[in-house]
Amino acid sequence: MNQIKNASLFPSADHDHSNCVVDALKKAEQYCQDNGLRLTKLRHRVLELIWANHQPVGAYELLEQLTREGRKAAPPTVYRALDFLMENGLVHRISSRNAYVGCSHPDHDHRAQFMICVACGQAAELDDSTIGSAITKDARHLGFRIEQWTLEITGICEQCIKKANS
Amino acid sequence: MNQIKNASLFPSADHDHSNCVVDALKKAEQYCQDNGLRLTKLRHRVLELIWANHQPVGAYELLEQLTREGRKAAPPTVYRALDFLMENGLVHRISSRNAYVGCSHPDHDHRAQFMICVACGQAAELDDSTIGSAITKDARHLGFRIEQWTLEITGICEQCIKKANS
DNA sequence: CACGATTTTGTTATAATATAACATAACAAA
DNA sequence: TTTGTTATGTTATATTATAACAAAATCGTG
Repeated sequence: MNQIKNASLFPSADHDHSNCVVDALKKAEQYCQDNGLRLTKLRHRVLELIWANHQPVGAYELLEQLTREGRKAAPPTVYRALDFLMENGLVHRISSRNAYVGCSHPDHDHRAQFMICVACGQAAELDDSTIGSAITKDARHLGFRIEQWTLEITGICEQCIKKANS
Repeated sequence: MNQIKNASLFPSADHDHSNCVVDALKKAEQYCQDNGLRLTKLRHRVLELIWANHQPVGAYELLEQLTREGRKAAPPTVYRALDFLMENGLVHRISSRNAYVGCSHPDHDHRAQFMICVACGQAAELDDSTIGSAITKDARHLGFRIEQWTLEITGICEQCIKKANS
């Protein structure tokens, strides 16, 4: 596993999560500014809500939070924000769970690889170039033109294994 | 890409598909017999319908077909059959499309890797051990205990690229 | 075969996830 | 400020999946 992004790999329960949030939002703002994208209040808030933790969050859960905050929101409100965020690499969809998780390196042209813990629900984003190049090679072999991919690995993370054994 | 299962790699439009079906059903019957599993009429028929082609099929599409055949069927009818088939490795779920596709080597303890053509809708199942071992290695590195994974690569297959260029 | 236990299927209802379609509002550029 | 464009509001509905309980089929055993 080369090039791993340690920041997003199963952060410990006691890590300073406000850092993650601030960081992600700052990067997103910068990225949008640089690319002439409109990170509106709504989109900004949705991104912030997604970054509330490292667990992929469902669209309707986001909707509920927006509503609780007094905003007029309906499913399209959320889905449109999610679409924007996904199109611009700020968020990933975890399709095995119908849920969405923040991406910490939007400008990096990567394809997603996730390990998802079924115990604590946290998702860690990998960036293993071995996997990437194996896939690319296979595709070339088959004459297949890749548009995108998702790799979702589910199981139990180290912390949860330890917790279970103690 | 070692160990590739050529049988299931984007079969050409003119391949003798009845072979695929007969083969898959025979294997499934054998597998169930050997393992004391009940491949009931319903399950058998659902599996057959899934094998009607190499495109992942949705649950409600299956339901519609069962209904058209005069069977009393409701969503649970289909989902239960699908659950059985998936539990026993006879079918894979393509979660990026909420659809289901037949597996041609149920007895082989593999993890799914698919290339899915957005043009023709066909799904090809790979078995690239490089990918598998890279994932396993990453997991070991992180102390992550893998339960299962899915890799879904979408793009355009060779035949569809050719078709588009002609 | 007859019995009870187990598994499978039928049935009704509803939950959870996502999009269509059109109206209004906010914004950007000239 | 007008005009075109993009974003959001709003209502309705489509799509995918499960819960809960009843009836039927199947299986092993006496």
